[in-house]
Amino acid sequence: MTTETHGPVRVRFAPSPTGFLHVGGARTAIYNDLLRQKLGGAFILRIEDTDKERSDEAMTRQIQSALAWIGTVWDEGPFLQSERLPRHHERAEELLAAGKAYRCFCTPEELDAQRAEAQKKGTAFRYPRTCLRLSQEEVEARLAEGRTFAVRFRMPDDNIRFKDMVRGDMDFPPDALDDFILLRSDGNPTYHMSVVVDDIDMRITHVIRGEDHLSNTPKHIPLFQALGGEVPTFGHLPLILGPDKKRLSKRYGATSVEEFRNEGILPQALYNFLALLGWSPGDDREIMTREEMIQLFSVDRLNASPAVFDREKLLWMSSQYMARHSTAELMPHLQTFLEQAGLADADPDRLAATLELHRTRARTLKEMVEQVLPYFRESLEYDAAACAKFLKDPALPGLLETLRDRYAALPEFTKEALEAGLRALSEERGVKAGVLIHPVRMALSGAAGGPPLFDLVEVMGREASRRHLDRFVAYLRAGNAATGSPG
RNA sequence: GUCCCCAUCGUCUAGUGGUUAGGACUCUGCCCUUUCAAGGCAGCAACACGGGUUCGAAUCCCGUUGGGGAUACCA
Repeated sequence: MTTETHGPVRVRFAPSPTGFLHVGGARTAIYNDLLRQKLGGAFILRIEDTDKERSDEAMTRQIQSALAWIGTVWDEGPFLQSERLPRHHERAEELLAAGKAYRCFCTPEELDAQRAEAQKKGTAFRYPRTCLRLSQEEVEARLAEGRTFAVRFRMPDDNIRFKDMVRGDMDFPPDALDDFILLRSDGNPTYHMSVVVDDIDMRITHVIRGEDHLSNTPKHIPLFQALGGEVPTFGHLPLILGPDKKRLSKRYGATSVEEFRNEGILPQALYNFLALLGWSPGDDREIMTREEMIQLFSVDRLNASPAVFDREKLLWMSSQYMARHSTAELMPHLQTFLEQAGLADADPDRLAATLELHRTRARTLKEMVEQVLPYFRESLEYDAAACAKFLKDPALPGLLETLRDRYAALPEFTKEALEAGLRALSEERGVKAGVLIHPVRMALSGAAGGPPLFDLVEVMGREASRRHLDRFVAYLRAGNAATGSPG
């Protein structure tokens, strides 16, 4: 918005390990990454795993791997928030001793009833500070009875104001906030307590997080102050929406970084795409390397309005990235797809050559491998609809046999020689080159479209080409017989 | 319900009082071409609505509508 930001900064990304890394989270991590790289400082990765029932160690590893895969770089961590619980507890005790927090003996049942009441009256529920008014003696008496208590933060009575990096001036009146809980009655710190203590201890200067935290910020700011910490600069990112303008959900396909990885999206493409979902460099540039984005990045250009996730555009961007990288560069990313397709042991040169032919014809790595698979098959399925026109020409099988024989006899099996051979034959027989070209493509690939024919034949090789032409001629003849075309 | 946020082509966006409202994805057409892609060119398509402020509003203010978020002893 209008926030001047200059480095160095200490930023953090703090996911809770309750599932795969969501693209929304990935985008948050990307903006933190860009800001850190732009201004210097440190990016801290912190895993907020204090909700043990929902947290999973495997997910923690998964999130790290997803972050590393898209290309974000963190300098410190991962720190596990669960390991810092004693520290959070200790700081809460300090607040209690200093009178900045107080014990609350109200039971959840009582509070629920009060909440329901407020709901019925159509007003916002705010903790009525029942226990703040307890005298020292009353507190002692309850403690003596052995009653359990939660610890609540004593919120200040003034408006909470701050300048959000993406939304500008924010102002929350005191009646919108209440004395939230710091320590649960089982003694465990709540999320609010943990984040603020961690952000202070980790000397965080800038917090970029999702909009779902916007209403937490006016709680966190006074807590930072009460704990004697520097209040970081906040920026709240709008959520990523699905085509239905609701929060992006599984309903419309992949939502996690992991899934896009499995679909064969190049990590650089996903990084680029996500970075552009809520930020733009200000000019018309779209395809940018991380380095370029770091150069161009500015929190001032972060958008405040939510963006719809457009799968088509991601696919387009993915294809752009494949077109701009050599097959050799793509190879490491292709590995798992090659294994899945059973091509892990294929001849490397031949594999590279076929992949090269399809690099600009596929939108994902997975598609690229699928397109290349027929080159390694003994026999092919022919696209029957596209074959229909070849079946009608009784001269074609003979022509293809002649071509097959000439190709087999070629001294040099190069695309130049192959093209010369085919064109010579077409001229001799007085047919257009296309009459031969299309059936040959079908014979070798099973498809009506694809790479330039002579590249295709060369890569296919002498032996395989011969075999495929044989099979296709047989297929055509069988087809003619089947349709019972009269002599 | 209450509080908060958001609003330019279908989608991502540029635009910060005066523009023929620009670019990208998608779609359509043409060129290139042995096909499919890629690439090039062209086209379709937007300031949610209503009031102000102003000589002049996509841009500033107020409403309405629509969408989203938050309303926990979850994170």
